[in-house]
Amino acid sequence: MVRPSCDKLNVKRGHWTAEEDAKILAYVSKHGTGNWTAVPKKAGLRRCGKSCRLRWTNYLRPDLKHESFTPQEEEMIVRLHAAIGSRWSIIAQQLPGRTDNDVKNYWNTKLKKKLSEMGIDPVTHKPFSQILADYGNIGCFPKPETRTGPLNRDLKNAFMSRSEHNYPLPPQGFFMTTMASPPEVEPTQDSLLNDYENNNNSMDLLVQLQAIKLVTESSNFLNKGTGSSSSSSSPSSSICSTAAQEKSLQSFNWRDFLLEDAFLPADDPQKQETMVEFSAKDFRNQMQKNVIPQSHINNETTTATQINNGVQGKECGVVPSSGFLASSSSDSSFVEAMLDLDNEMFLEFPDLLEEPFYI
DNA sequence: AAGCTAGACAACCGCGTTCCG
DNA sequence: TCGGAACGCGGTTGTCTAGCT
Repeated sequence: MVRPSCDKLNVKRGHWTAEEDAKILAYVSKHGTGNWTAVPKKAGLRRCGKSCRLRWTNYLRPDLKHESFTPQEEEMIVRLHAAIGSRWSIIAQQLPGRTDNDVKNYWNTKLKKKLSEMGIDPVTHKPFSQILADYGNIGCFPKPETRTGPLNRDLKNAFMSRSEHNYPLPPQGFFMTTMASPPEVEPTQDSLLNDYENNNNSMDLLVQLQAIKLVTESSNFLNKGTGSSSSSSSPSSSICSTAAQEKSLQSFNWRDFLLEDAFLPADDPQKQETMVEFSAKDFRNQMQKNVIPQSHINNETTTATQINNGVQGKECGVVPSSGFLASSSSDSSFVEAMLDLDNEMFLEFPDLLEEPFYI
């Protein structure tokens, strides 16, 4: 649609002055927000209405925080980005006082860089070494027509059941149960989103968003004709799992911040079924891990030491399923703690140090 | 002191979606 | 149902500032 852009309306651009801010604040306090196109005229500003709205939503809103991000917020951003990607507005909704622009900028300037320094691809949340390994396995894909389909069907069944029951969170055994009784109607992204509107629960939202992501990425992957339930390297990380990843679920592990990507055995149907069972459990666990309870966020006593203990398996069953608890009382940020864990990882898997990777 | 560079973040742009007459 | 206006979102660009040479 063609509409007059701001640059054709002889409007002022660039940074806002205190005087302009005062005009916006005065206008909003008197009339409230809404109909931003009328705001410049009514407030006596030579600005585009869109620009006024942005200034208000990103800077002037009274509920905004202007201090730097806390380790807990960093953790939340990383987890949510791993779960749903760059849906900044959704991520920002989980961080009171932060805007999507704040989160996006913080990700682009700080977190992305830090993850890269840790050897983790900020896009896929996988170690660079694994990406390269996956790259080498691409040639192993079977032909698309060999796909039997249970993986995708089971995933959809799980989504459907969640939608029917409107669970705040997938209950224990949820995915296993739903796989036993496949529904007849497949859910769509729309139905999932509509469901969210009826039950505005952030946990629920994340479950659904991950489901959407998984469905989207699975279908994209399959549509490209390169995927197979038996050996695909699907980006829908949580679908597939390995025994090692199952083990890692028992306590915090640096891997919690990676999107796992496993290869199902291509030649053994029995193994495939087993792997699909793992995938369902893994998916449920991933949901629980990727959504951080408020009590977790408020925890201000846990330190990086505890995290390390978790990695070493000393805290199995004690560390919450959501895993990492960053300290807000020390200077060490979440990412710094992750760097420590990264070092531990290399101690645990010295082979990784011997594998050069190129970016 | 001047010039350069990188980091941080505010602001803009274009496009998709929603609303409404 | 349709079309235009408004809104929302994610990606990108612009600007400012601190640090370095």
